[in-house]
Amino acid sequence: MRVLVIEDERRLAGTLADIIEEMGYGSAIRTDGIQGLDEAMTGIYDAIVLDVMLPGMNGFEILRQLRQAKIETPVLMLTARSELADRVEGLNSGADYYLTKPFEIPEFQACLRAVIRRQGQIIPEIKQFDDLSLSLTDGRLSCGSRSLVLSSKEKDIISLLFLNPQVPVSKEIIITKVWGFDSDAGDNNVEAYISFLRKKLTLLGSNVQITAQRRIGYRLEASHS
Amino acid sequence: MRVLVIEDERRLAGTLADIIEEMGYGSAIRTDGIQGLDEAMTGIYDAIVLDVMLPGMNGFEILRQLRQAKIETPVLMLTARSELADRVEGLNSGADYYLTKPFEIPEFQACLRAVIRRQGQIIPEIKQFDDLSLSLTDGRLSCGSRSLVLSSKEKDIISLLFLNPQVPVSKEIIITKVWGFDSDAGDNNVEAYISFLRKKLTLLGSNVQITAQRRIGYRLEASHS
DNA sequence: TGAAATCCTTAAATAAACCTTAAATGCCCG
DNA sequence: CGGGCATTTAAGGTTTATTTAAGGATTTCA
Repeated sequence: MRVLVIEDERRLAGTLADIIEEMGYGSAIRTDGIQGLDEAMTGIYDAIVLDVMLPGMNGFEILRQLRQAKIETPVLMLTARSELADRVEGLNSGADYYLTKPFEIPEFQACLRAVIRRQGQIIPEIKQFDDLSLSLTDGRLSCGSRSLVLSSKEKDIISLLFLNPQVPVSKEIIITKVWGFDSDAGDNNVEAYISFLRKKLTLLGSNVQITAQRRIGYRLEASHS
Repeated sequence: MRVLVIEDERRLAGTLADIIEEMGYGSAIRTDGIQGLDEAMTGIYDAIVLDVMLPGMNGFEILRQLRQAKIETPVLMLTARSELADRVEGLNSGADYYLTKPFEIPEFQACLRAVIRRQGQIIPEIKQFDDLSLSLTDGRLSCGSRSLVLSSKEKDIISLLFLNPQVPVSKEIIITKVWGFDSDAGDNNVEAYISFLRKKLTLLGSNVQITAQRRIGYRLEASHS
């Protein structure tokens, strides 16, 4: 899943790329209209974030040429101007969403998701903490280039810890959330899984470890910076 | 092309219906949440214009239930509130566009067009992954010069896997999408077909294999490289 | 300091999910 | 009707996840 950002303000472009990668997609940046169009024409992207005001060629023109070349990659347009005419022109020339600057990060994320979702593709949901990332859709735990697949219970448990990494989660909560309200799982079940998870964390060589707080619960901790 | 308007302010609903008909589409109106959901559930519409504040059931809830029932009709949400949290919630619960009242008619038209445009789009007839390609029209699976014909169920299943090559697809989803919502097909049916497909993949000598992720689902994987 | 409580780890046993194959059933078409 | 194909059902085998159990390590606190 790759997203192309065409935006000449480098700081904003970088921020957007970061957000995109955080969401679990790949990203590429072009800061110039002509180059942006070239890159977009490859058709290898799953979405394009496109600024209207650009050096070389403006966003509307890029969009028109793309659509004319039958490249149907979904496009999320950005603009500083909030004029009605702009919004209408953007949408009518083939954009999928129109977002006015300044916008908040969650809104950008939501729009991008909406635009990508229409492709029929499932959006991988990814949680991060320090050098670890967990993909909830396939239960894959990664650290740097290494990664491995968790069993379903392992995934359920560690995703509880990811939820609020600084706050310890009690065994009782883990049992009710993972095994269910009226299961007959005991504390030792949790302990066993925590042990499995710790083994996998060291296998990945991660900075993160699971620490126990007696009588309180477990939490994630990034070993001293 | 038929558009459903779910909006309790009758004057606005009427205006919207007029605009929609002017654009050359058919329209229907529901002014109540429950009835709106009922009507939307028929799945016969090509787009839905959905107000957030409704008697009976609010727009977010309607949207969630629709998506849960696998009704993928594009939805354009309307709201008087312009709160960020609302917009984000709307988009993340499956809306395709979010428009804040009051809006101008041309903008509404442009949004509706953008939302509908995707719908009529031709789904690519040929899907590819690594050295494999699948032709949906004749159900032919090819790898290099070799190729063979799949049965209709085999084709349905593998095309689901092609859609999201990186993400595992659960048996539950496979059953509802291939056998239908209320079929009595069981997990073993899926397993049997996966087995058939695997046999054909090795017959083709493909690089691609179908891997199972316990309790999660199946996905395509290009073996090494 | 020492006993109790809590936590950790590992191996083995059990249960669940998945795989494969063969045979049974249904369906279309000559 | 009967052959050929797609689909479903059934059964047993394989693999993997999960649970259980037992003993060791650590902390708490009297």
